[in-house]
Amino acid sequence: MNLYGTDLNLLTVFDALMAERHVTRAGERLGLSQPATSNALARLRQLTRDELFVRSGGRLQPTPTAIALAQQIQPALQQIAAALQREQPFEPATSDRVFTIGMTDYVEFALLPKLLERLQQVASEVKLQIRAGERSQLLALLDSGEADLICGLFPEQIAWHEGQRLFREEFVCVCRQDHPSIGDTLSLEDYLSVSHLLVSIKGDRTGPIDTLLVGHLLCI
DNA sequence: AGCGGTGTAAATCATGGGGA
DNA sequence: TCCCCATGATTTACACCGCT
Repeated sequence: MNLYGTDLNLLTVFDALMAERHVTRAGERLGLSQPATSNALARLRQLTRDELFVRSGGRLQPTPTAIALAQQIQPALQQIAAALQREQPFEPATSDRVFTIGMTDYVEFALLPKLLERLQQVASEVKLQIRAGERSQLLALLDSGEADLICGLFPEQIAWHEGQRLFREEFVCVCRQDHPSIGDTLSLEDYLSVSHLLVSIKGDRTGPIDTLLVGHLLCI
């Protein structure tokens, strides 16, 4: 395919439409009017020979083709943005940028005090805006551009996100000394042999620990 | 090289149609 | 009825070409 005759700005429109699922708001994000965005969508449809977005439940829903395209286009746009930003390197000591970080409440507790201490040392003018939420909400914040980065437990890799392990965590079991089912040490068998109370944020028994225990739990 | 005419693409404005 | 998307008319920006 010859890219010379292709308007690559359409890719940013596509990216905004994927994030907003709304022509007007996608246009606002890009500084375009709603008709201009609608027109760009029409050209995207012509270019890809696919509807890309169909109206459903009052919102635009991406077609399978659009979802597949997004997985390739979004990392490409991130690479282009990173390449262009090299001209203006980030200087922590002088920057007064406001970073928006999405965190789960646990990560907030575990990470934020150390992060603030470190920022005070190397980037005292940088400000943080913390957005709390559970996993899917944080991913949506990242996709929509409302968060610069998110911190939490994300077991599966998503094609257009870059990830980095910050730390490993261990869980500790505490029980009374005379617990009838457990001796001096706690084996996996001991742990699984007792009844469990499941705390599931979404109420659907999801999450890595919930999944591991789903065959052994006692729901209340 | 600079200027002006022309065509095309994309923008805005105004408005209509569909769905909740 | 209101909101949202699509579309037609018009305007604007830009590339291309020919002329001086």
